Amino acid sequence: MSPSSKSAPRQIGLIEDHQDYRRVLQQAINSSPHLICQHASSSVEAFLADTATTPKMEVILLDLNLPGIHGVAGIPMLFQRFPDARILVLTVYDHKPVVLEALAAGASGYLLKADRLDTILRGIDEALSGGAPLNSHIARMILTTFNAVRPAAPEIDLTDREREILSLLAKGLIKKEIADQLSVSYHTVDTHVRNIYGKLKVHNLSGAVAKAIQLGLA
Amino acid sequence: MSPSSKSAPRQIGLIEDHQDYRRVLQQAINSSPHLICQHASSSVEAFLADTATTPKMEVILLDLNLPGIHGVAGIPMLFQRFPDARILVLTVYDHKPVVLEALAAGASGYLLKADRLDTILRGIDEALSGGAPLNSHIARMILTTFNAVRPAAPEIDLTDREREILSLLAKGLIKKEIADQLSVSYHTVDTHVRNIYGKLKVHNLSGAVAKAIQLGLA
DNA sequence: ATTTCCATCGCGAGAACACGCGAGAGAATG
DNA sequence: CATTCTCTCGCGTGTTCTCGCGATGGAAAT
Repeated sequence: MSPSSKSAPRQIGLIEDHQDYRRVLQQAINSSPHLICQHASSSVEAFLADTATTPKMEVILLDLNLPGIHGVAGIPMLFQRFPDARILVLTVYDHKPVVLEALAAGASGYLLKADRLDTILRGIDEALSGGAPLNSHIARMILTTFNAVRPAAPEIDLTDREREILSLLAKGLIKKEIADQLSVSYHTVDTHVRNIYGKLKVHNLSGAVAKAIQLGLA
Repeated sequence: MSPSSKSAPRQIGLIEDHQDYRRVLQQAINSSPHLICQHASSSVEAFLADTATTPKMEVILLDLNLPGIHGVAGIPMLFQRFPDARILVLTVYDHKPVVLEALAAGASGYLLKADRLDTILRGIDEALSGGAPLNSHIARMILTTFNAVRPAAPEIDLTDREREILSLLAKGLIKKEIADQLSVSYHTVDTHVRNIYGKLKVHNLSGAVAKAIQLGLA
C-alpha cells in the first residue's frame, strides 16, 4: 500500500519544539522506506538555518506553539524558502480561529497530536499525492464554517458536453481548438457555447468563464 | 483503539446499488464488534421502506449514483426520517459541484470508493465521535474553494489599472463597456489588456479571466 | 538629467466571436 | 407515436478581439 520506493525518498521537514515527540516522529518518518527526514528543528528559525543549503523539501510538518516565531506566522516564511513544499500543521490547537488562520496561510493539511503516528504518516503520503489530510474534527469545524458561508449553490443544469466545453474554455482554448480536440466541427462548439450563454445568462466567453469558475462549474 | 463495546452496537445503515460492494461493506461493518448493519438497501426508497419501523440509525453510508432518487436529493429525505443520523457520502464522484451540494445538504463526511475498507470503517467511527471524515482529496477541494486559492501564488505584478480592468472583464464586460465606464478610449483598454496577456501568458480574454480568478487576482 | 515605468491614445488587417436562422439524428420520455 | 433533449452541423453578417506598429505626457527613480 505504501507508494513505490523505486525512486529517491521524499524529503520531509519537521518543526516541533518538544524534543521527545520530535524524535519519535523523526524516527517514525525515517522508518518509512519512501520517506526521509533529515531536518528536524525546534523552531522555524532553526529550521530555516538548518536547511540553508537544502535544495528541496516536499512536506513540512509544523507545530504551532513554538518558541520565537509562531507557527502560523512561519508559514509564509517557509513558503518563501520552499515554494513547492506542502505544509502540514501538526499541533494540539483545535480552536477555530487558529485552524482557519493556518489554512488561510496556505497549510495543506491539519493534523492533531492526538492522532496516531500511522495517521500522521498516512497524512504525509496523502499530502504527497495532492490531498489535504485533515483530522476529522478539524474537517467538521471547517464544514460547519463552510456551510455557513456558502449556504446554497445555485443549481445550473448544464449538460455533460457543455461542462466539458466550459472547462476547456476556462483553460484559454479558443473554439476552434476545442472543436479539434473533441473532433467535432466549429459550429457544434459554437452551438454549445450559445446554450451555455443562455443558461449562465452571459453574452461572451469571458463572462461565461468567470461565472463558471465562480460557481465551481469548471 | 476501537470504541468501547460494553454498550449495544451502533446501528449503521447502508445505501448502495452495487450488490457485491454492498455485501462486502455490510460484512465489514458487522465484523466490527461495536457496529451493526441490519439495513443495507440498493436505493433511498428501498432503505426508507426497510427501516419503516426502525427507531434509531446513527450513521448512514450513502452512495450517490443510485437508481431512482439521486443520493444528493435523498439526503434531506433521510434526515427527515432520521434527524439525528450522520450521513456519510460514499461514492466515486469527486466533482466539485456534487461534493459541495452533498455537503451543503448536510452530509457529515465524504469518502470515496477508492478508499480502503479500513479507512471507511475508521470514517464511521470518526462520524460517531463527532468528526467529519473526508477523503483527503475532497478535503483539498474544499480548502481551495474555501480560501479562494493559495497554491504558491506565482507573484504576478499587475498594475492597479490592469487589476481594475481585469476585474471588470471577469464580470463579463466587453472592452468598449470598460472604456466607457473608466472614461478612457477603447485603445487604452486594449493596450492594458495586451499587457495583461503578456504578464499572464495568455492570448485571449477568457484565458485571462480564468487565470485571474484562479490566481485570486479578480 | 536620463531612464524607466505607467497610463493614455491611434490605425489597420486579419482572426475570432455573437447571433439569427436554420437542419438532422438518436435517445429518452410519455 | 409524439415530444423533448442532446448533440451534431451549416451559413452569413455584423461585432469584437488580437496584435503589430506606432505615439505623448507625467511621475518616479537613479
